[in-house]
Amino acid sequence: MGENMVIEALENVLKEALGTYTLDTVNVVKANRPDLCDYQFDGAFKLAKQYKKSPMEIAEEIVATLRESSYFEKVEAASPGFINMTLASTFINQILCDMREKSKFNLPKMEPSLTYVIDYGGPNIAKPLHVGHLRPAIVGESIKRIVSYVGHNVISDVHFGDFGLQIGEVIYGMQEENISIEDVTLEDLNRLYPQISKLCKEDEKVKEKCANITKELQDGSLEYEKYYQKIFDLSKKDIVRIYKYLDVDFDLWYGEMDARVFIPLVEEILLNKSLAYHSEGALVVDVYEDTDSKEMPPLIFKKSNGAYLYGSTDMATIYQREKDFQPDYILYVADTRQSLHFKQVFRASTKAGITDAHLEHLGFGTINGIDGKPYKTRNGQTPKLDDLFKEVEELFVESKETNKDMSEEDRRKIVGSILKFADLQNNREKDYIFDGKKFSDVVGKTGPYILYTYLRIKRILELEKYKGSKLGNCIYNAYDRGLRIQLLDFHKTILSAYRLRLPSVIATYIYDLCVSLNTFYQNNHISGLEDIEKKQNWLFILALAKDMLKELLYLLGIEIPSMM
RNA sequence: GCGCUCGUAGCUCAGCUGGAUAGAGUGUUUGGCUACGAACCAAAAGGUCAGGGGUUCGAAUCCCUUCGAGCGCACCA
Repeated sequence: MGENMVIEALENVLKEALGTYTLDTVNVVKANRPDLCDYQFDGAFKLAKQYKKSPMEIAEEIVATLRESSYFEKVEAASPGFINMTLASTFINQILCDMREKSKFNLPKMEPSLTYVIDYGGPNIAKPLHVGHLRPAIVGESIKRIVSYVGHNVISDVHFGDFGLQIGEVIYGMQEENISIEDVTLEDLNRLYPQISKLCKEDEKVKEKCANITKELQDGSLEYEKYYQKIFDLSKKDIVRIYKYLDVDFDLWYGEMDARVFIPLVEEILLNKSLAYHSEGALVVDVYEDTDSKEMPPLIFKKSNGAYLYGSTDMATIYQREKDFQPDYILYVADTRQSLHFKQVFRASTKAGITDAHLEHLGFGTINGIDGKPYKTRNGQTPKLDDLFKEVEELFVESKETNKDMSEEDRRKIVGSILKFADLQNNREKDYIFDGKKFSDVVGKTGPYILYTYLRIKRILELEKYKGSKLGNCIYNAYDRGLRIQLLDFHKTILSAYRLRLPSVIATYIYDLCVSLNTFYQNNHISGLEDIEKKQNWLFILALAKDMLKELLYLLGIEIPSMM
């Protein structure tokens, strides 16, 4: 069999079976009535219109041909025109064998291999990581792993927010309070930023001072550069530590400042191509297109005081990435609220011709409190990630007597699994309610459930000292069959998660797979089996499932503890 | 005002390009450990998919409309 995937194989055999009928796309899907069959094909409805026959009649004709295929145990036409396919055991087992033998479970290779730059929507160095940074880190890390897994070359960049007004505000605060560069601490930074930021909104003069400091820093003031460097070092150290806790890593730890030198180059291109012009004292780029149904404000490239902005560094960064990597895609994992900004930057960059990469903004929703408003603690602060980790860990330790004996490392991994699985099972683009309870659950659809399932399967294989075997042609009961059918969905899941850039697709699959595994586990007892062949076959399936689960967890960025 | 996103079980959410009887978790009620880990499994109950109209053989999904929520719209990021 030439196909890697079930769906592909079924679609090919269906294309054959269509005979004289033609259909632009032959689409086989997993049955939504598992009580009736494994896979279904609904093309007869479309053909009915085209050929002016009843769907049932057409379905019957196709089914007649399909019956010749060895893939099926049963194929039938069901009123009013569905084609229901039940796979033959030999076919299922053949695919499972291929999955076990080939690398990446025989996932089709993505051709050609492309270069992706992934930007996780970097943290602002003027403030500590808070719960708002959890999503881009978790989602970005997972997307990075998925894109890489299907065979692309991926470069990830943390892209610190270190260039804008926030730095000027912190420096202003340090000066006002006479805090020296030598003595400044992380706590000072964490306090100063919100404090001065608030002040700026109340007092125009303070805002102007901060803006001027920012401008001078951008222009290369050596004095402010020293401040900047200290602020950057302090923050980076802390940010790295927290990402490490989450097992989130980057190839590049660049910031906006690293793109600074390219801003004049981009500006020159914009001016040479007459794309930028002065408006109300600022240098702006029109990004309006005729097809726009709404007003599209221009991108502001340079402020009237001469300072540059988010959009300028973003364009400069695109320039830099083009120069360094010639990417085919640049993905930005950032809040959906920035969608207008990215649209402006993407259009301006394309017009300027500084890149020919596909630019995608992968938006994610806001984390809200139970009241539906952006999450805050009682005293009005956004909770820090450190505190969240600590809280979740305490709740986990309390949830079971023996948990306090676990190693620090295992506890960290489990806390990570709780946070990541809770986040990744949601659709990335939607806002979601941050409920403390949600992040303390260890039963039900949670990270610990997945890990528990994995560890229990692993334990059987260890106890049985399973070293590998051939897979026979039998499927022994419904629980067994359910599990095998579930395993077949691996490829479709990965490719769909990749195409949609949605880790939630994988999270859903992992959960379904674990449910199948637990059902199997609960109903089929292996250790006492006298039928050696049956035992070996089941161990084969469990070993395949275990390895697959491990790979899938990796794609979500979830680490596996030694025990729990 | 203009635009974007959304409204699915008491609560938190899945539901990919339209398909058959709407899916989980949690909560509620109940059954299962002298067998590989009960952080598990099994069962019951719970819905006018915000309301209305339309397209279609078929709509939670596509179109229109009303109501409701969130967000964004020139020198913050």
